[in-house]
Amino acid sequence: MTGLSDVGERPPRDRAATRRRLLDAARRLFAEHGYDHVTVRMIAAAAGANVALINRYFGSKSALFAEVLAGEPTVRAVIDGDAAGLPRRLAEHVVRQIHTGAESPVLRALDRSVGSVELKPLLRERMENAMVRPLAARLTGPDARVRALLAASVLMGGGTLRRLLGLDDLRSADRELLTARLTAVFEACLTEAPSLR
Amino acid sequence: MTGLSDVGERPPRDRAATRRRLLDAARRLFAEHGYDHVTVRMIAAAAGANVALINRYFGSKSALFAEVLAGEPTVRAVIDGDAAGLPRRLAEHVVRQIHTGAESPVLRALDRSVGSVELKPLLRERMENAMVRPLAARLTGPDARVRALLAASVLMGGGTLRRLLGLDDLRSADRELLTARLTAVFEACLTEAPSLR
DNA sequence: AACGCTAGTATACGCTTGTTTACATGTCAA
DNA sequence: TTGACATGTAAACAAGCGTATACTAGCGTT
Repeated sequence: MTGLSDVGERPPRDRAATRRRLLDAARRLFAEHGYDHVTVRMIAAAAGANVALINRYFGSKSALFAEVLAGEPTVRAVIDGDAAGLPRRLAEHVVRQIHTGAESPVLRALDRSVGSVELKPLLRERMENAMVRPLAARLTGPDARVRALLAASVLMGGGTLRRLLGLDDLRSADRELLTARLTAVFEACLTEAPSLR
Repeated sequence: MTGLSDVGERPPRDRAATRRRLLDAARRLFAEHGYDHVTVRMIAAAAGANVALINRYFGSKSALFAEVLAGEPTVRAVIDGDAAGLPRRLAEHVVRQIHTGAESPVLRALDRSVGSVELKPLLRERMENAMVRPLAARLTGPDARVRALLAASVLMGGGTLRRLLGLDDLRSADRELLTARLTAVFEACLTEAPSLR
């Protein structure tokens, strides 16, 4: 057992490459299982590297997680753009994730790692800066932050539930209908003046 | 150090009472920190009981969690009732939780415990039986299950995000307006035929 | 008063965790 | 070729985990 498992030919003794492999393995594993259920030994094995190198190259497990987090794309691209099409874009984003299974690893890691005390400030800051604040910035009218929080809730909640129950049901649903429904949901979240009832 | 911490006078050698204290402590701790971050020693300390009693009375940590789960009230009371008022009732339910802070421990435990492999079937079954299925049963028309899943997502997502970001923003929001907005959200989730756009 | 049963205790077991240490090995300049 | 340094390895570390075991102490029955 040399420690190689996933990886084929690789140039020996390449610091940068090894670091990258560790980072990639960490990203994948954190996304799938969450922070707590991934051990440094799992990461090392998946990267075909030695456990000690994680601490050598990243300092600690949580520092590695932080670097994974920092490297992940945000939903900024979806949020930016004309405010009118925002609900529709958010809906399409969710539907796309459902169908491709390419849900953002950072989101998947997020809701599986909320319990960790050491990670909470990190995750909090990330959610705030990458989702809530930019979303609120695009909204006019009162309660912009509340509405942004609502929309962010929907974005988060889908992940948790989908992973718990499986996404087969949602996948098999009519795609255009689902997008329309989600658009309505996000509109209800974000609209300036909901009709009181 | 006698092991008492939280608990005042208690009748000595009372099996039923000790069991109940352990169950209560477990419910509170699981709800606050999630399954993984609660140790049996924490539970025992909070209950003013000995660690070994957990295994004696419940068999194992996960069996204790299962019993906590089984004892928790579900959202059935909110779901049951006339179908027309369902979105409004769900919205009021969420707003009530925000304002009282009395969010269901089971929900709080849920999204903090999704990562645990041993718990997944348990949680999955719970979500399915206590939320998705009864919700879908109240809906008419096609895609009932998809719509129920959507509503359940919103219910789940709020918890995760709220805990991550704090609920002060939502608390300070106008209560009636928030309810109206959430009603619209749930209507968008549950309505039979969303307008295509 | 002595027994037996049971609630409760103290402690140890085996294992896993993140991290650190001591060492081996490959690479390159001198 | 040799020495220095960077890279990777194996093993050990201390701490924490869930669980099991051997024990003590209280209570009711006889």
